[in-house]
Amino acid sequence: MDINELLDILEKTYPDAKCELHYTTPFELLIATILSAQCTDVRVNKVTSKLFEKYNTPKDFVELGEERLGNIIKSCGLYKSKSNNIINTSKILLSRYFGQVPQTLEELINLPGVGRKTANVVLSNAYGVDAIAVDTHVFRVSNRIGIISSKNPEDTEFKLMEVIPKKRWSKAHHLFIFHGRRTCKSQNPNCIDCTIKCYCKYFKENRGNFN
DNA sequence: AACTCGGGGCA
DNA sequence: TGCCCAGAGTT
Repeated sequence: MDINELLDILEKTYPDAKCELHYTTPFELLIATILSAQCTDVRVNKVTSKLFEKYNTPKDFVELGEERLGNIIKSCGLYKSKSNNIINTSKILLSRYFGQVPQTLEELINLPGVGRKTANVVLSNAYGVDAIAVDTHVFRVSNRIGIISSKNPEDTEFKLMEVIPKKRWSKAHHLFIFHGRRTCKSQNPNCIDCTIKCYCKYFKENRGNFN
């Protein structure tokens, strides 16, 4: 399979594929990405557009405090633990990083509430680092196409970096997410209208079910 | 690798 | 009600 050909087709299919989280600084992207876990980006944007009107820095968030932050973001799921993590992360950014968001994967994933996925989103979108963030969509789409056969998101990340040219890592992440949300859905994927089905192992194996 | 956590929205 | 959503942390 030619991965570049596949990505070319996805770029034509989803010309607007990009990060849809609302932010203007690395710190804001970090907060928005932490909030986006198990929560739709539409709902996250609703919360952050209000939140970032008044609060933009780690200092602002520490002063805001866990309790009030929890109230503000309660319209987005998981607010208790997320609020706690966001305040603790803000404190660490203040005490260890002069209020800045670090630019290495290792430093980022040591922040509370930040895993590989969130760290890679921040690195690739805010700092222009070549990285692939593996979320549920990227994981599912990669498995269905047949690029990977692992159950481990970290293995998936390394395999994708091996197969996809470095310059396209970040773009591939967004293309797979758009494809996963709009077409290659976890339930009832729309294989008939899929523009890359000729490359897809899942489609080949289930071809009989689509006629 | 396999849980658990967590809340709003929609069927 | 039951299931899903641009995961992380713990066991």
